[in-house]
Amino acid sequence: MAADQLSRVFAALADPTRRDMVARLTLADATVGELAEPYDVSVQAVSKHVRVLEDAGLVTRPATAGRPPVHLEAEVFDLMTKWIERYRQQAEERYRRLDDVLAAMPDDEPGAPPAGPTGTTATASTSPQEH
Amino acid sequence: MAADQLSRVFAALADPTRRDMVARLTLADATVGELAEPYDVSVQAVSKHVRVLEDAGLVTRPATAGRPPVHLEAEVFDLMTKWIERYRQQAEERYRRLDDVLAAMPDDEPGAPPAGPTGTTATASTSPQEH
DNA sequence: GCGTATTTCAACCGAATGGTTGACGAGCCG
DNA sequence: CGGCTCGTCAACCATTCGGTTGAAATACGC
Repeated sequence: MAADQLSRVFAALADPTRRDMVARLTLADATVGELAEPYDVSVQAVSKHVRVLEDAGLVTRPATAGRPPVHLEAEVFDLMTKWIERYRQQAEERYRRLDDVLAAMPDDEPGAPPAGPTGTTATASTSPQEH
Repeated sequence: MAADQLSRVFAALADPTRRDMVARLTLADATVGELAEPYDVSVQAVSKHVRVLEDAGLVTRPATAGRPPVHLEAEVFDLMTKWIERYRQQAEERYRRLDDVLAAMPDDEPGAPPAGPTGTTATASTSPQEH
């Protein structure tokens, strides 16, 4: 699990139980025991889930004095939102362009002109480099 | 992998390679071969990745006539965006309320008043029910 | 129709997940 | 101090995941 944080965040939220925990944590901090209550799994399992959320940076444990409560860190959501928005916009932009192309193309081009013959399609920017 | 779509989408994007593929697909449709090019893994592995993206509904394969190109379905992004936004707003709302509480609380409360004695904290709405 | 390129199917492998049970450490209360 | 509750650590188990190789399909050019 040496993945980048974005991967960890997505992975953490890929589990319905974990997603539900996050949902509940938006309402209030909670102890591990409280978090475990609704699910019929062992407390240890929940502890592991919390650990996963923590590794993803979605959650912190102030651990100040008494019962260390689990606390949501909402900022991390922005990581995902940024990624998603970026590519969604790019996709929409592309569809717009594609519409233009289709509009500019009267009607001809018999059967299969899409994607061009070879090596024209993608492969464009060789390094879409994540970040 | 009988998980709900939201889980599948998150899981699909938890892999950097898959995320990169999605990023490239926002630029143009591509064949499996084209998609495979930049990575030094077998084409079969990429085929599997595409399958995962497809199961998540992030991608379709028109498969009409010629080379079946892989096509991005951007609408699915909304699924995630909705989930994220919903809980982010809830979290922000909560912080706002919490600030109010802190503001209303002069200074007293000696050492450890947080989380209340018992069963007061979370457990509130018993069913945060996902969707 | 044949050959070739592209893609998928199938079996297998190592590592990671999500879960279990059992034991141990840390804080409270009486 | 003794006990209780809470949480984590540890070992173990079944399943899934991402990758490999090899073989079969599928679709195109000629």
